[in-house]
Amino acid sequence: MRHLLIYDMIEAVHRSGSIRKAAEVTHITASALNRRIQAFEDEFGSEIFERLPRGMRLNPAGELLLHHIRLQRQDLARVHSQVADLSGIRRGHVRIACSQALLPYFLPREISKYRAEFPDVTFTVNVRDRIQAERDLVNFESDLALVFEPAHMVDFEVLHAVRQPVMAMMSAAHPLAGRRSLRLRECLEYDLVLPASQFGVRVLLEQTAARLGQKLEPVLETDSFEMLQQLAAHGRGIGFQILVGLDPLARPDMAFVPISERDVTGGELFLGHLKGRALPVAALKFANQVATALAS
Amino acid sequence: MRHLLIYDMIEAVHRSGSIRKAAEVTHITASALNRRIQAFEDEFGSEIFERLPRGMRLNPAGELLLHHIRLQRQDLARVHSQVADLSGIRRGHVRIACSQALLPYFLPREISKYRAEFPDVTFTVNVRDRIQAERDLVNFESDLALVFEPAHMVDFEVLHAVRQPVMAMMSAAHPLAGRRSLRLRECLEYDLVLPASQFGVRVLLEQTAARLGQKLEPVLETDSFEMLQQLAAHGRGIGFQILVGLDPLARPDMAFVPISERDVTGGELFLGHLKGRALPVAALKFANQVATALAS
DNA sequence: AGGACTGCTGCATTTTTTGCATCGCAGCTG
DNA sequence: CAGCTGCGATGCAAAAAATGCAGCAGTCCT
Repeated sequence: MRHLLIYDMIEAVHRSGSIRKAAEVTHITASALNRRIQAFEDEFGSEIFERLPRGMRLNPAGELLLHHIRLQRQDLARVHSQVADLSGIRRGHVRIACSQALLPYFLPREISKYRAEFPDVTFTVNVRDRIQAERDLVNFESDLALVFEPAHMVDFEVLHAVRQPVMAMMSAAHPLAGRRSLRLRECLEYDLVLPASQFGVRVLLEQTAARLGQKLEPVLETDSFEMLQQLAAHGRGIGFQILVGLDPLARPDMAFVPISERDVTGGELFLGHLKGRALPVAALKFANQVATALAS
Repeated sequence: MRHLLIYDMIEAVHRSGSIRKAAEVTHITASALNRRIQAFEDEFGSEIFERLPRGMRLNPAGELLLHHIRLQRQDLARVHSQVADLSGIRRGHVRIACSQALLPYFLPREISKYRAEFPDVTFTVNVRDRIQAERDLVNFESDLALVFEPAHMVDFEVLHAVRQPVMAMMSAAHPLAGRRSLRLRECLEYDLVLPASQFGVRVLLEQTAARLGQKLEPVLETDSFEMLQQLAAHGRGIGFQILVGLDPLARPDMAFVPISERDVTGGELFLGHLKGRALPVAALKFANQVATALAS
């Protein structure tokens, strides 16, 4: 879109911090870029950059404009996707911010299923904790968020929510392996392998422990669920993960036992997008598919 | 905004129905305009107009694009107004679609009050029935709607709602003039002067009459409340209007008596805007002022 | 059949944008 | 304090893009 090039230039200057650096990215001379910025500010009616001795920085007006630019670009993408849909073609790109639990099994499965039907749709998946996921949405850097226990904020519109039991995971040889359900206090007698504190599961477990007047003292704390699972599988410890992040069939060497609902309350997985935003067709359809999958 | 000129051109062609006519409006040659449209379709990736022997018409893709254009333009206006606000200036333009009842007293008063504080804000007020008002919002032709009994639709976001009694109005010498409240059936014994059927008051009265097993047989039906009021003042008939459309002090020659709540149910005045739309600062502040005024 | 529309296009002209070289300014460095 | 570096701004000529003019082919209506 030639007529929107000026927006790219503004963003480039914003990101690069100076016209001269942005000029390289934009494949244009610094002087030409400079004059386009000036011309834009002229007709926009106010400056959008502060001129500092070391470069350019967006002023408050520029920040407002930047948000408009992103909104506008995203809406144009939606139009494009809808137009493509008119001709029966579905192409496009879906950007998802999601909790790590969705990565090993759930999301790959859903994406494959979707792409089997619409091979021209591409995906970006970013691991985000619940705070970051929502920030991504606000900055138009993701279309969808799929997070466990989002920090409920005003700009998040929930498309689907589903309760997720917290599962204890352990070696198949573990003393507790045969149980159908566990209380948290039973787990506390074994080594604990816990996700790092920014994860929803950890937050829930901490809350429960606090209610029991206990303190969780993990032998290992990690932000990698992969490591968590491996440690639980091969050591004598107990790890935790929500249901959707597990696939018992894939790990016959392990046992997965739900923590009693009486212990861990809350615990929902949320699918949503930015409030008031119209999603591109591809993202919308994918969201519907995910919602259906979550419901079953 | 020079870089958005192409959008103006597209809209001009859409409205004019042909390139040659649009060329006059755009102050450009038909050939130049033609080539700009073609260039745009080229980079947009698909045609947006159907070429008919008698001119151009938007195709479905064009309709989608047009909506984006309007959204985009409106959001840019919001940014502009917010930027102006940053410098302490409040300027801008507020477009209101409202029921006729608001015209004689309420809106002029509110607009004057607002402009006393912010003289650089201008207004457009369009009389619209409840259907048209909402269509205006969808087409981004109004920022706010203030209507009696809107035909509730999905795209309408209510900012404020307030119950409005239906008032019977009559000459001060009328037999019913001294009453504190009236039942509708009492009114039916006199000449009825009714607003036309697209108005909310009329709809409510018809519903009530139907419930009573009666039929309203007006001696006069008009879409002008001015005429309604004059007829009620000088004849022996009874007219109807909602409370906000009246000012007893301005008409000492008339009497205004509320119809009993038991007769006329519903009857709310709604202030709202298009769902999911971010209003310009001026419109937002004005909406707040109106909401406050309605609440008192 | 002819007139009045339509959108489209080749070519010369005008307007706009770009690149280059250069200026002045501010901060950093030794 | 001098010297260096990186910054944005600007004058001027060259390159690129947009425009206007004139004319084409097609459709519709009388």
